[in-house]
Amino acid sequence: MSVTIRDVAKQAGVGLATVSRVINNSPLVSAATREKVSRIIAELDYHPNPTARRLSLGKTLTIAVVTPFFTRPAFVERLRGIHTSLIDTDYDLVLYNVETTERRDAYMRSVPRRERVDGVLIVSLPPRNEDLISLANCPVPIVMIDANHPSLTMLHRIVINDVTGGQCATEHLIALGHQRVAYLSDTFETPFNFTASYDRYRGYRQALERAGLHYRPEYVVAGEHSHAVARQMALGLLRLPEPPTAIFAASDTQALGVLEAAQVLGLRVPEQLSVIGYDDIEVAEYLGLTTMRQQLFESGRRGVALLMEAIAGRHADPVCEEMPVTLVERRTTAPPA
Amino acid sequence: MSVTIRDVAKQAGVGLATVSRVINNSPLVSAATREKVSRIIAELDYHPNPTARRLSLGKTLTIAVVTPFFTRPAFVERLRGIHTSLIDTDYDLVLYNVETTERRDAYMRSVPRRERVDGVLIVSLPPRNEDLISLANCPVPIVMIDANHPSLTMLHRIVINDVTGGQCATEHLIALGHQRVAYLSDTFETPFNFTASYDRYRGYRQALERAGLHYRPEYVVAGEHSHAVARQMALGLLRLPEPPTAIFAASDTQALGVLEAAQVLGLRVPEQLSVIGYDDIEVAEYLGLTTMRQQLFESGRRGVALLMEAIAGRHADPVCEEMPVTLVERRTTAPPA
DNA sequence: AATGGGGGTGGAACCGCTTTCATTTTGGAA
DNA sequence: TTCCAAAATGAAAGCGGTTCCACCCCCATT
Repeated sequence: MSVTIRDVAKQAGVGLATVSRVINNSPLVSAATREKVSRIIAELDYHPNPTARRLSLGKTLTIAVVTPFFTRPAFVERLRGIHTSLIDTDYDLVLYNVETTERRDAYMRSVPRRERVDGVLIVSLPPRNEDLISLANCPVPIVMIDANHPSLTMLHRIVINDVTGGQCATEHLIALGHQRVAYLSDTFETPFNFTASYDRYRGYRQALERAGLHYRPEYVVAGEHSHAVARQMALGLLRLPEPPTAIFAASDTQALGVLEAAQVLGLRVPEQLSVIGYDDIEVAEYLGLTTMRQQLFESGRRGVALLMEAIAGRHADPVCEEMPVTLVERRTTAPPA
Repeated sequence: MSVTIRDVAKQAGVGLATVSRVINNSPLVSAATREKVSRIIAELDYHPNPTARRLSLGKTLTIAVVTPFFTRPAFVERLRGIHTSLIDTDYDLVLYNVETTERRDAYMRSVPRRERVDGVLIVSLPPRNEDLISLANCPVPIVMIDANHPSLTMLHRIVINDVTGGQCATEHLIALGHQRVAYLSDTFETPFNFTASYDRYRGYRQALERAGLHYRPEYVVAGEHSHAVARQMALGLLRLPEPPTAIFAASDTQALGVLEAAQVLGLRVPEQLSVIGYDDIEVAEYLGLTTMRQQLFESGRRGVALLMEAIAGRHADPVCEEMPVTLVERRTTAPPA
């Protein structure tokens, strides 16, 4: 059908091995031969068949990315980082979207197989404990990105320190002079075992403690991840006998709900209420929302770098890299009235 | 290294061919043999090597998706549709992100090759004219999703009729009683030759014409795709001696800019100004923005379906399928004061 | 009882590449 | 000029599947 290495060899009057050497830049070819073969390759518009190459090499030259797409910018940014790092390599990027726990479990078992891929990136998806052992013993290297979990120490991972992030956000508010700081997030228990909200909560607690501020249980609310629910929860907080003067929302989406609540109650932001979010999504800039920014793109890049190292056989022991989180100050936080 | 078909054959005391037949559900195996082989397969935890399979079959069992991710929800939705349709097939989804014209041109040449993939989905990316001919003559089936271009008639494609969409949006405003309707969009000329904005503009013109409304050039503005620029342009429109009573923004992002401009000028929406967007992105619902919704997820599904048909050899001639666009009425449009 | 046909089966070729290994060629030293 | 090590080369053996084809066996037909 299409032109093969045999055609090139015949046409150039050399053996298969020589053509293969030319393709793979082996030094064991004389300049003259190389030149001749290269010419024929160009003439015939020959492209080596990657499938045959993979089979012969015993490698798949393929990296799998397992992640819940969601409809969040964070996913795209991480994926961009991953893709960009893979451009200049031989590796293909094959994608596995997870939207149910069933699919997650199916992929956790079927994707990381020697015959399928050379490496796996699992993004924003903590595995079940049942899968942990098999993942840790898996012959193909695995790197987890953004899946911090106490029991993940046997896996390579790029973590985002949400505890520190939550602490930073809270400290920013405290530094502005706020004494009554509330925390609003999505539920701590989710089907996918996301720990971000809980970690940020822990950071919040730590910041309070360090500042010597009293922890008030009534200042911590959690509910479904949507601006509508966030608004209701924020209304609840702001109608307390002694309402908070600042609210730390565990995501920008929820911060939007808080802003909406403030508007409903006629509270001016930031004069009467400070609001800080988390993620730095696109509209955050538009709305002037102060927030915590993660290095999403960079986390993808680092993940690929680590995975490549693992594939190359470096790292006998699991490596854990931490990505920094930075405060982006905009117009929704200010000292209390 | 890992267990192969040969191991299974030996263990089961049958020939390779028989094991292969069992794997591929060939009817040419007796029930007894099938049962025995299946048991051994399970026992040895055998998984056929996809690479070897591909080489032998002469298929890559791989679909390429070439698309600019951007950081837009629209991308993720289309991709979700594509991925979902591929789950129950043998096909892998490999991803090619395009962020520069150089990459686009490189991918247009290197990706659609027999030895690489069985089919290609090109999403939201009109090819250059130079590439058109080679794409049309390409031995591997190609389906364009959301890349409407007059000269694309020789390629399979799923189109979103932006002319109709633009017309609908405009007609909605006219039906409400607006006589002075403006159109605000991103620039018609882009490095990637996107035609959406221009098509929507044409729809806008058509709607005006049908309603017998006078076209005013000063009511049409275009600039970079961002809410900030959109706000400036909207301010310009609203400060005209005879300002429009309704603005059709070519994207929700830009509609946000319009809303901001209205706020700056103290105009109440929708009482004093109607605004309609396009895309129905996530915040649109949050802000109650009236907008045009595309069937993004479904466009991905249809693209895969069409591609599979093309791979199967149906469709001697290029097929063009049109996806509907629907009006989502929310709280930013109303009859003029 | 001989014949024909069809279902079941296994051997072997093949997919297109890489790589080992044996062989030939080359270049420089003796 | 001879000789040897090093460089260059090609044949062939995989990689792990699929499938063609020849073969065997069994049963129904004549």
